[in-house]
Amino acid sequence: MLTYSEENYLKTIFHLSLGQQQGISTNAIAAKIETKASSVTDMIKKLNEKKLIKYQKYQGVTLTAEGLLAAKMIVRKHRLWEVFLVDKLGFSWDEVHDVAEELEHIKSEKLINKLDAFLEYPTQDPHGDPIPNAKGEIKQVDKKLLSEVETNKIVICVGVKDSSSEFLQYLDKQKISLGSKIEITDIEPFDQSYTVKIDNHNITITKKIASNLFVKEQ
Amino acid sequence: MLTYSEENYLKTIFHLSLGQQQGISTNAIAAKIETKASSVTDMIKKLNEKKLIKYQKYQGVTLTAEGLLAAKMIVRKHRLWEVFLVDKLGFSWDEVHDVAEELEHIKSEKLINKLDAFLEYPTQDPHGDPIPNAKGEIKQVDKKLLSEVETNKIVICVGVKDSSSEFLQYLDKQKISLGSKIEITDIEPFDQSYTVKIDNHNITITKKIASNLFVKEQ
DNA sequence: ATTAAAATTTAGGCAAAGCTAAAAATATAT
DNA sequence: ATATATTTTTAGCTTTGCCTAAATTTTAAT
Ligand SMILES: [Mn+2]
Ligand SMILES: [Mn+2]
Ligand SMILES: [Mn+2]
Ligand SMILES: [Mn+2]
Repeated sequence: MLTYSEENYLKTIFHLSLGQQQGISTNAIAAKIETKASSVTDMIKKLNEKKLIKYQKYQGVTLTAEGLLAAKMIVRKHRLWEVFLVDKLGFSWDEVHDVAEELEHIKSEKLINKLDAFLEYPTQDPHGDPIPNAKGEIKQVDKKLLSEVETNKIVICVGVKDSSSEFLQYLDKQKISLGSKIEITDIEPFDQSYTVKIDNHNITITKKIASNLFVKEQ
Repeated sequence: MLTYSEENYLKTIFHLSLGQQQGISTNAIAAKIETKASSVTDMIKKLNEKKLIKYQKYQGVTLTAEGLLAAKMIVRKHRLWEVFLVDKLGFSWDEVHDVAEELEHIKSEKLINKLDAFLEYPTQDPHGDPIPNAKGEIKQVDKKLLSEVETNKIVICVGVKDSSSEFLQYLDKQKISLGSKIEITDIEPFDQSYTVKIDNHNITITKKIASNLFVKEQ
């Protein structure tokens, strides 16, 4: 049985491992989890002992098959709870993360599978992130950043890279949501600002915004 | 902010205090929480320090107003989650307690109030226990034990005193549920066994069963 | 009123998970 | 290649919540 803290470490290593070849560094984990490197070393030893990660002193860590599955199950729970909070309880997408951080640690496979059914097996969470199924399989949809899309091409917003409430609230204010139709009409060479058409209104956004919106081509 | 453990102690003291004048003893708490008396003494000191309970060495403890409200909020969460599990996720009434023991510690007032609304403000949990409202008010319905009812009086089952899964599964087997119409047709003097009519079938139950069913007179 | 039993508290310790400060290993720059 | 900087680990300490064993207080029995 994993502790609350062990689960958070596994989840963090999982997130840091996405699109990453090498092992994850002690400092990277410490930064993400907002703790000290020495605390990370302690926990790393414990997870290694439990064969959830592979660890060689000074070489960083990688998840074992068992650790990977455990991490995916936590992510699955986190994202399913986020869907529940938004779809059933009427939370907005910028309010759900912190509560889901707690709910993801509730230990009941039956609960999470019944919740999954109740929500009708969603494949994405409110931020467009994929929800692993009960076996841990993740259906990857191909998406790219808006900043990588050429001008005058109509794309659909399907996710956010940064899901901080600050960014999400900015998107609300600009009436950008998952499903919005987006077209870059112009990029200003001087400051790299983007003029974009969102559904039916035109606005200007910075490159930073464009680099945090996932879109798919139709 | 209360810890998981502090919350469990407050809840336990609350349950033990129902229909009780004196302070709650260290041993009573230890038994309920399945821990050692010395551990209880430790925690009691901490809760006393935080002014959640009143404590005099060797004299037992009582909840302060603040402690009482905190305890009621935990009970509220526990019971609302039980309703959710049964009504929305399709759990049976004997499966929900352990999961609710975890869910009751999720810290979000917004969550619990939205859940309350989603469930349409239930006043009883799946075991017939009252659910405190957001202010901590508990609507007491008057009920008595089946063992205290006279023969040939038709009553309605409204709750269970013992809500262990063993007892609940026994009730399922006997087709006794909340809302069942019950009439004691006879009590055997020799072994105090009860012949009862449940809705439309007649069965025999022991006095122990009759002493664990709450009923209301119509 | 003593004495025995039961309940409660104290003393001392342990494991988990964190911390700071110092030592050791690795990476980088000259 | 060597010196410096950065990263990582180790050592030792803290808090929380639990434990056992011993001491103390209260209660019950003679
Ligand atoms: Mn989240
Ligand atoms: Mn999310
Ligand atoms: Mn319960
Ligand atoms: Mn209940």
